Amino acid sequence: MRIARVALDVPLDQAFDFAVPEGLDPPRGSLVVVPFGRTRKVGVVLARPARTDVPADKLREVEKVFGDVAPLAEADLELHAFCAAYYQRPLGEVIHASLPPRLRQAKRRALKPAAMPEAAPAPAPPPVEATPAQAAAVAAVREGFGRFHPVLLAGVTGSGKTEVYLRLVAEALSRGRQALYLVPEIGLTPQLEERVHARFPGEAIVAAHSHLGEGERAAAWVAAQSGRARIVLGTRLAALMPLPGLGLIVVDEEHDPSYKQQEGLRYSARDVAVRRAQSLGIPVVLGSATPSLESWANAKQGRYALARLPGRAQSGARLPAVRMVDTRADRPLDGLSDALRRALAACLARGEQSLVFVNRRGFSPVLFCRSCAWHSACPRCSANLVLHLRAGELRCHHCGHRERVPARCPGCGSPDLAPVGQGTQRLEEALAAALPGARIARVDRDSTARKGALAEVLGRVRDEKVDVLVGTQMLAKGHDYPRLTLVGVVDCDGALFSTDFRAPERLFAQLTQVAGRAGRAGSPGEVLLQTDFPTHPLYAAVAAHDFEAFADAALEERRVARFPPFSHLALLRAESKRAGEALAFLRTAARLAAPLAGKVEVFDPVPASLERKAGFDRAQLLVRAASRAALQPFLRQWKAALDARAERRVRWSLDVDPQET
DNA sequence: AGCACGCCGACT
DNA sequence: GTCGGCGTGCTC
Repeated sequence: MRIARVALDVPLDQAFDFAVPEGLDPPRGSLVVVPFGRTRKVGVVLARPARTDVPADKLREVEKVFGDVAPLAEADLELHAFCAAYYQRPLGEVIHASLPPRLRQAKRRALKPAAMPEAAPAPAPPPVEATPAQAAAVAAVREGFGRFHPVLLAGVTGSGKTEVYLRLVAEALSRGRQALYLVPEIGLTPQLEERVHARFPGEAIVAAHSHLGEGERAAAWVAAQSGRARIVLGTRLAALMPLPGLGLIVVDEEHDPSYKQQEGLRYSARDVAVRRAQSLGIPVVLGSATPSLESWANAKQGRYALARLPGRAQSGARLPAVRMVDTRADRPLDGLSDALRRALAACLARGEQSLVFVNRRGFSPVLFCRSCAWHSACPRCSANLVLHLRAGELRCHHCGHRERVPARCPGCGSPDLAPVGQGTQRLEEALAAALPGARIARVDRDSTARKGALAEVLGRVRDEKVDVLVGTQMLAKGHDYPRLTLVGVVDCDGALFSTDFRAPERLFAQLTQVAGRAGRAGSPGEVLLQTDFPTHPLYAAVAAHDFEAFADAALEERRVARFPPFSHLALLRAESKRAGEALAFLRTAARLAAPLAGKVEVFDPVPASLERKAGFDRAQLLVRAASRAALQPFLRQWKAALDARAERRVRWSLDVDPQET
């Protein structure tokens, strides 16, 4: 009997056996179509066992073997198996997640055979001489080619990390290997893509991210798998792409939370990249101005090599002067303190650009009734609806619920409704009033919903058609604004006293990133942080551009509290449509955990920070262990025990190494 | 997860 | 009388 054991994307921890008809002979790794239930599914052949325990009347036949895709390589299957075991997900789901959407479809057109690339000319010479620090960083990685060699590249904003990466990519290519270059978000890649193309003319470079069309995405995957693509530039999903000749991995902005997938297979692309480098025996470079405390601790303990870029690459370019505006004394009006208004006006008068950064969406304007204290709450979430004046709507930022702005209070009928809180729209209006004649551009989720809108605004900034840029998170990341000299941060304090132990780390990273936008091209930059706590040590460290002081203090706190990287966490998340059911499930889960726990600590179940979302009641249960070696076997047994309960009303999932607790 | 089957409430 | 709610069982 000819059998194929096939991994399928079903939430079951098992493979399924199929008979292999005459004329087909798919080896391990092959993509096949099999009948499953009343549908057909794409699966991957894991083995060709000699016999099967499946009774003959249940055994069905492999329908098709895809001839236009080569079988997955052993190294890639090994990576998938690792991810499945580590993140406690079925292997079939991991393999499925690693495939581009088009290749997951049972019924699809054959892929177009790709043209072979022409011989690439030599890389363009680097446009500038490397600084001594850059040269040293390159050398520190280069000596590790040919073995597992993790390097943390800690370089302040503007220190020229990209130049280091590009020189290392050139080194990998010269050794005939592929290079994988990961970036956190797709907003960052157009600029970078141009730069990489300019540096490696004629070289086969593919981008891999979720904004590509299905055809492009499949083509990129095949180019990577066949080895034709020499450089793969992508977001976290690229960490799972097949790369037969991989010789170097770069993880830029390695601290960035978007490397962690927040649903389904909750993997960390950064951690997967390191593990992949380890099993392939190649160097991996983790770069950031504000490394994650995990990576920082690894570097300090000598598990990672540490390379520093302590100063800005352009001679004369200094880090910006950061100062705090004490908002207890200088009360902001419409979000703007007197000091920030004056600095903005002065910047405008000098003909320079400024950026006003709103740190949190949480401070968006909520509609309040001044007569009865009614406020706009989402009917499906434990969150407030946010006023979107231009659309005349109240919207929920968590579930997408929308409704018209009421003319009168739904509670008491009073017409005295007023927005409370600082949104980017209100801030934009306040800026327009404070800076007559200034050209203001707003960047947030609303204004950039349209495809290409962000790039268009950034282009206008670049062409100096904008004086003041106002917006949220997406402005903080790696864009270069050569004429920008002033950055104002409107509300820093929100994250300072959060219940999430990672909040200070994220705040420090965000403020450092946004401060780094100021004064890049030689003109000195200035950063104003509006805060009620001007003497807080976190702000002092931001002002001193002293990541290491911040990190060492934060690590000490983590050590005392036994939080990562001094322990390892997993979170059991549960949600249900019925109130209280998620918590009840977690209490049962905690009981099931008790006999398995051993040295694993099981916390009390608690409601999630957003307790109700899209009509689901949510709760979570944290577990902690001193080591991965202690946590992993516990998680495996715990998950098996939970699976055996066949819970249907409660949706639950394990989040290993959770980002948000 | 899908997708069946199956057994109880309000509608053409 | 049946359309459809979601409880539960299975998928090689």
